[in-house]
Amino acid sequence: MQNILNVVTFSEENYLKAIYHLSKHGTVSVSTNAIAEKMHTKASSVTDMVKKLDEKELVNYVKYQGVSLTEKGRLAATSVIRKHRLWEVFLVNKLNFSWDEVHEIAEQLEHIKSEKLTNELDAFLDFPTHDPHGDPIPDKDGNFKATEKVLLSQLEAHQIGICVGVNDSSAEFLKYLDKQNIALGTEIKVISKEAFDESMTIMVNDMSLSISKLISNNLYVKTN
Amino acid sequence: MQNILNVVTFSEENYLKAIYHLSKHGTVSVSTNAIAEKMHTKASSVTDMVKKLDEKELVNYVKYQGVSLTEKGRLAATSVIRKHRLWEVFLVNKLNFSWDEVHEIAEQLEHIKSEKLTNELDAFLDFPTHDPHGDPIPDKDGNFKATEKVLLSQLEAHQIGICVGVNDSSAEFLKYLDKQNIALGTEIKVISKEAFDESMTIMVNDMSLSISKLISNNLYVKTN
DNA sequence: ATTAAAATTTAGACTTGTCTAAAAATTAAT
DNA sequence: ATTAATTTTTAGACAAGTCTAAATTTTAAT
Repeated sequence: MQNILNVVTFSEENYLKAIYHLSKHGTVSVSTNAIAEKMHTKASSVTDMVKKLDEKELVNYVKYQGVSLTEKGRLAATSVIRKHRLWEVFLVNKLNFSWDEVHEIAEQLEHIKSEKLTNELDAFLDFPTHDPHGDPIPDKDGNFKATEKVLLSQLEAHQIGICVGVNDSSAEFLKYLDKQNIALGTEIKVISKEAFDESMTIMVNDMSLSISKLISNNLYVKTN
Repeated sequence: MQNILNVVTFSEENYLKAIYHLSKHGTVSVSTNAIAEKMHTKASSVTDMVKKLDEKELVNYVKYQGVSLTEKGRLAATSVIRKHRLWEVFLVNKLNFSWDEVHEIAEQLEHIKSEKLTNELDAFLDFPTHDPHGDPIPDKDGNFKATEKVLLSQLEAHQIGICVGVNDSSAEFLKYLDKQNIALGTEIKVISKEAFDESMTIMVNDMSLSISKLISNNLYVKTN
């Protein structure tokens, strides 16, 4: 019944989103297991769903060879991501949410179907280019300009970076950053790197701070 | 799995809402057929769902006798209605939607689960008491002050009323009202009533207008 | 007080999305 | 190049929500 109108279900949208993220913009092929792990489901469920998405021409699926998004699927995926990130901006900028509280709610809001709503929201928020975690917001055609960001862990001693995003956007990590006064736009100077455990000492807001590889690997910075 | 956390599904919420509306605030008992008609489903589907709601203690169901909401069910229903109406206000006041465009989208948004979101939205909108169609917005406990509104059809010749709500909020009816320049707050004076077909002539914005019983029966006014 | 009509429930089926366990295909290792 | 390990798919089952058709109960009418 829904298929007649070519409606994409919540579940289908979630699969498309996962495939998009795993295939780094939907180009390369993704394995069944990778999708299952990302979505916390079983590989057999993925196989079932992927067959359905293939029939709807949202993905190209070859048995045992993995899936990739079609153009139609890529657009459906970026539409969901666009909505997710716009709603996150709304929650933080208009409703006093902090960046660690918005993900779960945006997971629900991203499935609301109304093009007009999405576009009016976009305008209401003044056409933001990035969400509260520094991730870029796709336009209506699913395009966005890639930023030249690198992981903090890739900087060498004495280099300076501006925090522009996070890799891990779990509430735990975000709260840790809040505690250390690290936010988007914060300047971070690498003082030294320890070869032994790959930890590094950084300077943030005139405070010296020692961080593990796990931390530096989840923080994106822009150098210039 | 969902039931362990006592989660109410979209479908269950829609049934609770329908029962609430049919039983005029959830007190009186509602028939299976009435629910089926309201929800455009079959009576057998209603029976199935109503059994489930009874097990979850959201309604009291007696075979062949109809259902009524429990306090828990009434609260779940008014919570959904509260969210529906707050989102309608958001769409009209902040995103430039007109009152005939908001219902379908609010039908989706009303199921978003986050108490904080609802309350922050409420504050962001400056604690509105009525939605764009003049319907009252319940507070967190599901209460709202009843307004002393009457149907326009109940006014007599020479009486004056202020439009405070609509009974039918279909896009067609709302667009008709727009065309006649009738909005919430508009003053309407009854010039004459026709006994034959119960049509009436009214004065709106210094314009005389003849309206059928169907129209006057779907417009609420406040007299004072 | 029966009987006819209407409303309601039951029984069985279907779809969507998921799962487990077994089978098949692919990849890696010797 | 076989064998072993891993990945993927198939087969069959289940829960949620819906439907049709048949059975049951209630209500209304004589």
